Amino acid sequence: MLDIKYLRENFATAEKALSTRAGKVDLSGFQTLDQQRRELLNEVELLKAEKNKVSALIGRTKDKSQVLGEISRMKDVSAQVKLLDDKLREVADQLNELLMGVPNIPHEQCPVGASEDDNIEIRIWGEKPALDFTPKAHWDIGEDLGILDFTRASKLSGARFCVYFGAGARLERALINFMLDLHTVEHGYTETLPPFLVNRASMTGTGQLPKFEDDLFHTEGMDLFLIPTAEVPVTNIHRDEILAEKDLPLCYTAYTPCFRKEAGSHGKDTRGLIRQHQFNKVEMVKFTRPEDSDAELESLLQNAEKVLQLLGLPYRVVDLCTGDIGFSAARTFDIEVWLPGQGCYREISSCSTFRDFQARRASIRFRREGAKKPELLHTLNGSGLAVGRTLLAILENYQQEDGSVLIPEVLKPYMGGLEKIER
RNA sequence: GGAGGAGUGGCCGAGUGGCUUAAGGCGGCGGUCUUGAAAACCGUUGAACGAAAGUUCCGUGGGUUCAAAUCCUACCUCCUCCGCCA
Repeated sequence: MLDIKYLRENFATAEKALSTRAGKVDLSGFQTLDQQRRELLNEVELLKAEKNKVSALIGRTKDKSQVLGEISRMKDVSAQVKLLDDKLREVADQLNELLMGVPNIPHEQCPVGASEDDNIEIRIWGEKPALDFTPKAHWDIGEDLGILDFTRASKLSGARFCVYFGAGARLERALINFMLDLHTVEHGYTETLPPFLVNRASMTGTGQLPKFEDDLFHTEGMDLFLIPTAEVPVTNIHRDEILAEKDLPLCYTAYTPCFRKEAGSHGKDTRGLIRQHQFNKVEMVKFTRPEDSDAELESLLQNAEKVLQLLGLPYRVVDLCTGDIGFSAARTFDIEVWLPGQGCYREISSCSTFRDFQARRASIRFRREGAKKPELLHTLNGSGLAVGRTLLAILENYQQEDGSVLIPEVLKPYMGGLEKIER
């Protein structure tokens, strides 16, 4: 959510900044609603002050017969207060609904652009493997090795699911453990294991609701949602809290499965592990002081890149333009891994700063040393990494001509010393 | 699923209709004293909105009343017991 005061005082600037995003942002009605709300608030507060004062007087008067006139007058005032309160709530709800649907203002350094075509490639890492044979796509590699089974998964659940077998299943598990160990031991994150089902307030806090309910799996009878990313439960850990400055930055990592309806992507990436309804991800989440968030985004990105470097997977980093960043993000770097089987780079991590956008929605604050007033902190998160996509990247990058797949050095201890996966 | 009980400030805890402007304690902060510290004593110590006056917040939402932490109601959470169960 944007700061209502900022919006009030910098309406044109905000509107202009938001117009660089993809999709129309409708701010019409804000100024009217905001003014209505403030007028009603002022009016109703004056009445309440009157009511409180006279009621106290009535309370102090032993002989109520002396204040019968006041009592009946307060009856009217009370009715009036109720009426205005209802009206106020209606206006405030409308205003809130409008604000909840407004995306974050892009970071000043976020490149301006209309679509993903305007994203900026900022660095490339690693050598693409020189394969002297025609590389296979991971779904063929996986099925030929008997470690991935999309056919049986569709029997179990439908399209966009996968059953892993043997070394495939173990490789997924190995990746999760490797990533968690790296982030906790080397990068100083605290491991968390949050719920995979969350309530509406949590989904609203990080920005999935109210706008993107169609993308979420919802449970029947309980009003709970399956998490689309660990960002949701982990960020909401500190919802409605005031943290101490000395505890910042607070860095968490979490492994969770993620569940997405992929409502708008029919026909896209229908084969393989790229776009599944359920996938595993190791996520990193940070809570920082406002002045630290830019630097923390850099280190978050580096932490994610480190995973690919250690796995020896070539990648590039892309600075997303204003037309491509997500609803809650102010700035996002995507890491795209090279996939020889597809001959292209594909997103494997997304590292974003939300500044105070999520913190305001979720009311996550901190108090500076010696300060009286708490202030909003900044939240950031990034994949570290999407596990399924990492697995498929390994299959495609480490494939051999005979159909086997070598295990990256750092994973061998996690694979019981296994050197390669073969039929 | 059934039967009870409970939700009050950072924490503990009093308060069952009207100076509650939420007692008291702990913790925190400041001070006195001290070579320094401890102890003792004194003071101070929640959040949101507002330029201010002021308003709101005692799990959450409704309701009763001139007046609600307090009464009614629905819901949520936690605890105890029973049943079921990984």
